[in-house]
Amino acid sequence: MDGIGDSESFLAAYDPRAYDPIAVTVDVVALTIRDAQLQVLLVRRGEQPQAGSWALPGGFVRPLIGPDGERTEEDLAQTAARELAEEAGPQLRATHLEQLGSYGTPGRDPRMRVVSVAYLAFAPEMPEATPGTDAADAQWVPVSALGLSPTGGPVTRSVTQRPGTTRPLAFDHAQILAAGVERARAKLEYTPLATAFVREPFTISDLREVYETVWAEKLHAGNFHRKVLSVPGFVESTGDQTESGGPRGGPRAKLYRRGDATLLHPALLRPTSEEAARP
Amino acid sequence: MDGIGDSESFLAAYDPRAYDPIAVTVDVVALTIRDAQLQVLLVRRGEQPQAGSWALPGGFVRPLIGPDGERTEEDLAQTAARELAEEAGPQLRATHLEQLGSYGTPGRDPRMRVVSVAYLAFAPEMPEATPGTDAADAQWVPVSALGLSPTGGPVTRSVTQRPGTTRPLAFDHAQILAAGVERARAKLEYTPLATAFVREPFTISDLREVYETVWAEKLHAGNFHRKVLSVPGFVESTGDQTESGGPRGGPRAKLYRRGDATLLHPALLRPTSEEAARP
DNA sequence: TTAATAGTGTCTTTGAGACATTATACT
DNA sequence: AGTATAATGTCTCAAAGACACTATTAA
Repeated sequence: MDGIGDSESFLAAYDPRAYDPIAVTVDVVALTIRDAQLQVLLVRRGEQPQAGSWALPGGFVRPLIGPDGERTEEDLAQTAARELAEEAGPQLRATHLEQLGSYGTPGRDPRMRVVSVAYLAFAPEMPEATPGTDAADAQWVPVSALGLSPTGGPVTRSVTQRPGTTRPLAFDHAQILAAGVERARAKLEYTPLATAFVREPFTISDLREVYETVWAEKLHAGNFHRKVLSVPGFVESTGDQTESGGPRGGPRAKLYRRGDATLLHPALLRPTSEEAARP
Repeated sequence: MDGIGDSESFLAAYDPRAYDPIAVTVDVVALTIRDAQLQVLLVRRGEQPQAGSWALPGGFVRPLIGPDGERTEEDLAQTAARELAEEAGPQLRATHLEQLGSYGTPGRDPRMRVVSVAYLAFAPEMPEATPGTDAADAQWVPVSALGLSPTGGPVTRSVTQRPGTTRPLAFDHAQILAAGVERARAKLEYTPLATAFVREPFTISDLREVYETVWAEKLHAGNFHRKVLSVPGFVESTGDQTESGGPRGGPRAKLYRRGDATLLHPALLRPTSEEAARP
């Protein structure tokens, strides 16, 4: 239950400040597709512990002190959105934000008990994070460069930050990132969220590139095309087409915007999803 | 990111006890099937606020003080398992426990900022919660009796606790419960978790009753039977069969145990899952 | 002219679902 | 006997995937 326990004595004895406090943070796994790669927004830690390591953007949940000194409190999702805007620059407008999970294993932060509520954000392709702002230390990094183990367990490889300088992700952020990537892969199957990675209007090929990049699988262009158009409400034609053909030739493509479906029926299943089902 | 922010000044200024503390609780949505109904374990709140209301079992996350006075800390999932054992009695052995989500909207608890990490548990049919123990105030309640709105929003109907006494769920627990039920329904489609609601060995009909109860849909017995056996690793034959036929006749059924699959391929989709896809 | 791409057509196989059928066991 | 259930068989339709093909555009 929330709040107080079952016994009156506990209520009487309970003083929130008498216990070791538990800190609550919000961390964000922000994914985008840049250079035909799935990339995640990371920030450089300037402070101990793990100074110099890359970490997920995020921060403590605490009351905000306004200019008038008045205090307001944010929803957890609002906190996630604000952290993202602060650390990636205001030009990042995530098209999707959902809760990923919470991480509270004792010892995951060496200073105190910290429970992190992780959020997952999808954004269309972004220009480089702008140095000179709050986001000076933020950078998009290809997920493949992080060498995640499938389980998100201990990371053996690491980020190449500058020539000769590599470090693994701070805390248990590799595990959180792995969970975010897997969630993204699964959600492309059953939801129209692939459209959150592209700007409108988009072509069916744009959408296929999203699937191929996130799933790390080549898809059959013809079958994919017919499949997307056959799912009710996935995409909606604008009536227009691209100004020109592709960079290496080909006809001009029809343009689409997001449809009104919230789930894909039938779903677009991953080609290899079968192998993962058995031990 | 976890822990301290980007600026040195913040580190210097930060004293965890200087801020209004945030409490972290763990709440459990424990589901089972009793009397051919989906039921949830609820406890009666003895204290204010919301004294007398039904609530999800749960409690604060805080260090445990052992008999020697030494302190140990639990993982969030361990906390959930312990709360469940304390409030439902030790004979409840949940066969599945997973994190459901976290709820931290300001004001959801009138006393202070509380972030609740909700867990979802599945258990096979249990005897009535044992009065006279810690679980004296715990009770299995049919989910259908709680009149959940589809979104988990404000509840209009309420629990009939004793003749003439009805109350809605405390705090935002109706919303958490609704999320748990929807998660359970979805998970039956893609995972073998229906087996977590039955004891081994079980018959295909036992499994079908689980699906019919959780989904609140009648399924075609013949097609269901063939389908379950066609999914690799869903169930595994024991070679035995039931001692006798059903209560109203029929042949004796073959017995099965859980298979080794972690995902169902192909999935067992809900008959009506299509309608929910469009607004 | 060559190559690459958008979009469509066709065929095969798999699976879902409706329905029928047989055998078994309870009343 | 009559009825309910377990388990299997058959048929139809939808959908996935492999492959072919045409039309269009860039280099």
